[in-house]
Amino acid sequence: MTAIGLIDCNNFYVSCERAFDSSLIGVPVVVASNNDGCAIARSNEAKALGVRMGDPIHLIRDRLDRHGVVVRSSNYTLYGDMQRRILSAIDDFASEVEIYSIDESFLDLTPFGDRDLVAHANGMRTQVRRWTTIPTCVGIGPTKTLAKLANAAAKKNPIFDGVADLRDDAIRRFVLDRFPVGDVWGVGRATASKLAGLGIATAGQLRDMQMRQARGLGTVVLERLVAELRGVAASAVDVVEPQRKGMAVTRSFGSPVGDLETLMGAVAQFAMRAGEKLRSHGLVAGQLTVFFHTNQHKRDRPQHHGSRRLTLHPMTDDSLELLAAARRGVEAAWRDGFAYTKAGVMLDDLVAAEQRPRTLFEGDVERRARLMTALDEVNGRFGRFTAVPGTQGFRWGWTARAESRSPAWTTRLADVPVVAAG
DNA sequence: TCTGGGGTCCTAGGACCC
DNA sequence: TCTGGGGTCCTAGGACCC
Repeated sequence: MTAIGLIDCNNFYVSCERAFDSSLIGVPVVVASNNDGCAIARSNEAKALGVRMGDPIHLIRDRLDRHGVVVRSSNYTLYGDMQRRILSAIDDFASEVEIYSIDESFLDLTPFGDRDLVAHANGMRTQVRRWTTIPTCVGIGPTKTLAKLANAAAKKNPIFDGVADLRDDAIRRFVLDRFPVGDVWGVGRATASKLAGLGIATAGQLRDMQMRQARGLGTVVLERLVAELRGVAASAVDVVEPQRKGMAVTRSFGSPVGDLETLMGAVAQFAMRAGEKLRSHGLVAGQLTVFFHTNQHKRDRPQHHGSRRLTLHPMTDDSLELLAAARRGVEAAWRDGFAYTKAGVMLDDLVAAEQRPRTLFEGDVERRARLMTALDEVNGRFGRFTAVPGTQGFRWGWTARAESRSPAWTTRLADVPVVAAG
């Protein structure tokens, strides 16, 4: 019998912050998104105070202050490095690992299926905790959807003590009949409200829905979901990283930008970063989209959404080409007299660099590739944007807010914690 | 006057995820 | 003053082809 596990870190970003700062343990903690905009991770204490996922920090500021909630800016370098450590701790406990997100992985546990999988999962949790201090929960089921659901149950219901195994029919029925349909993986707000119209409120009721009706209501996606709830796999644990289709570098500004020069500086930086990302994945792009827009939350203000899509021919991973295209796009879409609050550069039509179609008049590709390699090396060693092209500009006229970012505890030598000797 | 029956490709937009 | 930054998949509809 197929056994799929899902290991998920509890309050991952908060747990990472706590790993290196014990003053955060036992107190309510919130980690804010880029720009310190929204709450994207909350400790259990913060959840108990009613802080919800995605709450705008500025709207709940009073409540946070009143209860002494500590707010940390997000520190993705730290979280990425912690993920790497967690994955190595998991390694011995699964035959296949599919990294689903920064804090979750699907595991193929089928080869261990004749053992007590709950004990096996607990062994894994102990190893992760010992190596990284990060607490986790594990869900087990015959399909990914059920493993996800088991994980949520393990988190929510103390009866499971951190590990829920839904391979047993009776336990599965018990859990599904009490599980809100809106919390099922793949059921969002829109689908949940349509289901409510049919009187479907629990995962158990969704499982029992007619397949045809499911398809009519929510396309093949919902139909597959119903199958998975019945224990019929629609998706397997997949180790190979899928070929990426697009990538984006976008940011909100700390304060609105109204002049072309400042916006250009920001977009130039995004284009350079996008080039770095492309090269680090060994890809080239065939299309670049640049956009910038005003604050869409302020309906009473003048609104403008500027965007241009440019074809990159030949396909490229050259930051200077991306930069030039992005600048052309901004110039074409620019309109004076607006307060822009967000901009970005997106790349599409991604292809592995070695499969890049060659064109007749490419210029000195080799030389430019060496330049890009040198650029990546300098910036990798001395910090991002140490070396930049003159056209990117030397001063940034924009900043993002990050008022309380933790140090790069594990990835920057100067920030490594020191244990005082005698 | 009559106004088929297939295809493909592309884009925009919706819905969902973490 | 102040509302993240990434991604994926699916469908409908238009343009175009024979």
